[in-house]
Amino acid sequence: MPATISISNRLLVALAAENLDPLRPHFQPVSLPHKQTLSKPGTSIEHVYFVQQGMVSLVQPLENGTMIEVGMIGNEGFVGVPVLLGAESSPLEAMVQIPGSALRMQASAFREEVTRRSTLLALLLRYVQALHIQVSLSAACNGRHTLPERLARWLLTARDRATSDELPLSHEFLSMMLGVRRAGVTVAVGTLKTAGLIRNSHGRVTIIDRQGLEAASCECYRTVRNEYERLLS
Amino acid sequence: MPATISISNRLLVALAAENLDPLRPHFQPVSLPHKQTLSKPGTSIEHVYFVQQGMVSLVQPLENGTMIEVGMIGNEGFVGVPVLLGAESSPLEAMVQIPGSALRMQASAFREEVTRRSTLLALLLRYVQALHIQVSLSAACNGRHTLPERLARWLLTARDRATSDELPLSHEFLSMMLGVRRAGVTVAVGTLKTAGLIRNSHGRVTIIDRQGLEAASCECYRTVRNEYERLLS
DNA sequence: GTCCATTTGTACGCTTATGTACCGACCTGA
DNA sequence: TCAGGTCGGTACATAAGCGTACAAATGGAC
Repeated sequence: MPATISISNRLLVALAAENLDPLRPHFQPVSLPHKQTLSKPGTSIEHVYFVQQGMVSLVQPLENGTMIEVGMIGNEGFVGVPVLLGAESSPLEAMVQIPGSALRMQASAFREEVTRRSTLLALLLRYVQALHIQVSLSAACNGRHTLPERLARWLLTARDRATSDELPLSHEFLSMMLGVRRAGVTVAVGTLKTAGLIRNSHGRVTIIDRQGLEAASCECYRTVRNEYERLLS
Repeated sequence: MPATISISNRLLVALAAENLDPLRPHFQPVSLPHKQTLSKPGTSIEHVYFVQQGMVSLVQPLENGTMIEVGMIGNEGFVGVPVLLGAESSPLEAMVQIPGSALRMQASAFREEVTRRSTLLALLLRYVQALHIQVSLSAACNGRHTLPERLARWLLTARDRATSDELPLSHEFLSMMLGVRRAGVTVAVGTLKTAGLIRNSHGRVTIIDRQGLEAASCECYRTVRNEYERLLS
């Protein structure tokens, strides 16, 4: 481990040195390979992850074997909200969608540090509020908006967390996130492609008109983004 | 105000006297009339409400003038999670669905008490986790389950909070909660009625076969209920 | 008892998305 | 260079839910 780890997680960046430095000894840099599961439904959560690069999806597995995404976490947040809130486990699964890296911390150490430092606690709780709004909007969005709108929203949200216009995603994976058929994604991708907003090849979607994509997306993208800005800046 | 207010909110009941008594002076008993709004999107939240009886819906208003429910709060919880998490406001609206009563507290006093008492904080955070799971499952449910399943889930969840098998609800209101057409609700109610699970007349739905309704509902009802039990008992 | 607003039942054509299936395109590694 | 797996495009019949409209039933106010 280097003497000082470079920090790109925005929660940690927001901390003054006096609040950040005591945490440093607990951090273990880890890479986040594609499709890795960071926490499994119903099992005890061992670590929290402050995402540095890449993107992690919160997904809900369903009894019929399908799954659907309910939230997204990038370098603006951390994986392990249940630990902060006092739960040992959660029915949700955290799965790496876009490969990257994170700073990992033992759940027990995390719990201890947080209860000791109220500034840290306050910051993390504001993040929980932002995530809560994101999940709430997902509920609304899944109920009321069309697939192309939701796809546009998803791509924009992912882009903000991936910090790249090129996203390594197959239609198959997108269909799991959006909770629809793979063939349905192909059609929706087709409409955005025809509109000149994105390009795609095998396992890769590229955003070429961010503005246009925002217009094609439902209001949910903007609402959630504004809420993150409001709460975490 | 009576010398001691009788407490039926389950969060407050779970507190030992030493943690509850300091809160008592802050409580103002209020009634929750049907359709009252407890907090409006985007406006500063003045009070938190520990629900004693009745049920409050968290709804997301959308740009097209419709709305959809993302969460439900009864005597197992409180209205005002954003205050606990450090936000002044939220895009969600809290609206009384089933009339009842609550203990109201100034947001500022609430914030102060909570930061001072870690037992109280820990309890309320576990509730936030349970609510978070409920909202997450709503997102999944809205994306993947059929209307009769979702209606059954909704009725069961409402029943648990109303503590009565007779719910004062019109199809119109149910359609707002479920984010579907009023006529769609009528059809879905019809299928549950034909199956002998519920009865309904003007502005009233009565559950007559709770077990059967649970079988007709999707897994989401059970998942969420189990999570509440796990976290709050 | 009568009136009237609210609530409920039902119908119609239409849109969105489903489930399944098949084939071609692309990419990697031997 | 070729083989084999993954990924993407398309098709077809079907189902779920929509938007709209209209009429019947209900029940509280007078």
